[in-house]
Amino acid sequence: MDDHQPIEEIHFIEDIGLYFEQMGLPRMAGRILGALLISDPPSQSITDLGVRLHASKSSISIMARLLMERGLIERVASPIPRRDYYRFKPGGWIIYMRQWLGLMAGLHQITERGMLLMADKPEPLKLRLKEAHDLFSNVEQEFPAILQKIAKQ
Amino acid sequence: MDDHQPIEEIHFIEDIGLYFEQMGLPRMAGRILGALLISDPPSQSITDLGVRLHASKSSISIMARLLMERGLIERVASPIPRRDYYRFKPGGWIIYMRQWLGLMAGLHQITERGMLLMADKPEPLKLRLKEAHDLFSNVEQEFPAILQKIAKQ
DNA sequence: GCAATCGTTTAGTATTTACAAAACGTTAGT
DNA sequence: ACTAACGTTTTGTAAATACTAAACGATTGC
Repeated sequence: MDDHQPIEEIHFIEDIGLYFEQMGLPRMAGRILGALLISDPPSQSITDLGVRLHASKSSISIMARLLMERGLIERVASPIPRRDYYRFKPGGWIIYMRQWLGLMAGLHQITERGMLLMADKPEPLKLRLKEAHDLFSNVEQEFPAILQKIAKQ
Repeated sequence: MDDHQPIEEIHFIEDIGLYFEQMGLPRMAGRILGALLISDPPSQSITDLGVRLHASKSSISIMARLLMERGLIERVASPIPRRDYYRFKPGGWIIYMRQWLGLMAGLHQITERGMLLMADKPEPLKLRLKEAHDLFSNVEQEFPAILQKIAKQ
């Protein structure tokens, strides 16, 4: 049962897991990402990750798919046949942030509908929605460029 | 049991609830926020909200506290004594986004620790962490000003 | 002083969720 | 063809979570 992993690496992996939980994502997904950030061959198979994280293949498989959907990892052509290798995806964090901001920007639509509902009401009552609406319009317009810039910096 | 709420308002409220779920937050919290975005007196008591949302006072109470922690709503001096009134907080969305980006920026620290772990490894292996580290440094430095600007626009 | 009305807190429940174990299909090596 | 090694999918389970109902403390009006 001894797999002589440095304690610091275990902590690093677990901390990213905890971070993921705070962001509303499964801890195991965070652990996988953590492992893929410091793994010595950057590409690791499902089985590799299962061993390293003491987790079942099934949960690794499912969480790896989730990470792919979020754009944080990717499959790579496997050196050994019949094995799927995953690695951290360059630019992954940017993709993830873009998705989140896209969600935010989606509120733009909803607040627009809200403003229609309030059309007949006196002006002060409309203020709340107008504030939200204008903000998300700005987010929608400005952030793509900002992320672009941040990514290249 | 007839409380004659326009169907569009019910939809609006529920849609924000669904949005909250996508963002990893309880649906009821989203419903409360939705209600406070279109309520005719902008300020509503726990009981008011419970009636309007057909929800128990306890969950309203708990979720209202959560929304306050996120900076999205606030308590206001109650016109009627012994009643807590809540309303949408001006600038609330900005505060919420700031919190989220703060969480992101926190990864700056973790990746720094990760880089220490990888100190002895060959350069290509360090690339992943360096990318993340640099990105979050940028986020940490740039975003406060950007949010400031977006808010005032 | 007593009943009524708040909001909070606690206790309880039902749903969801994260995970593991097992079954499965596929491919490669023998 | 048979076995072994993958990853995926399905099924089962334990834990977390969102919610309700009930108990509670505080305050007001009668």
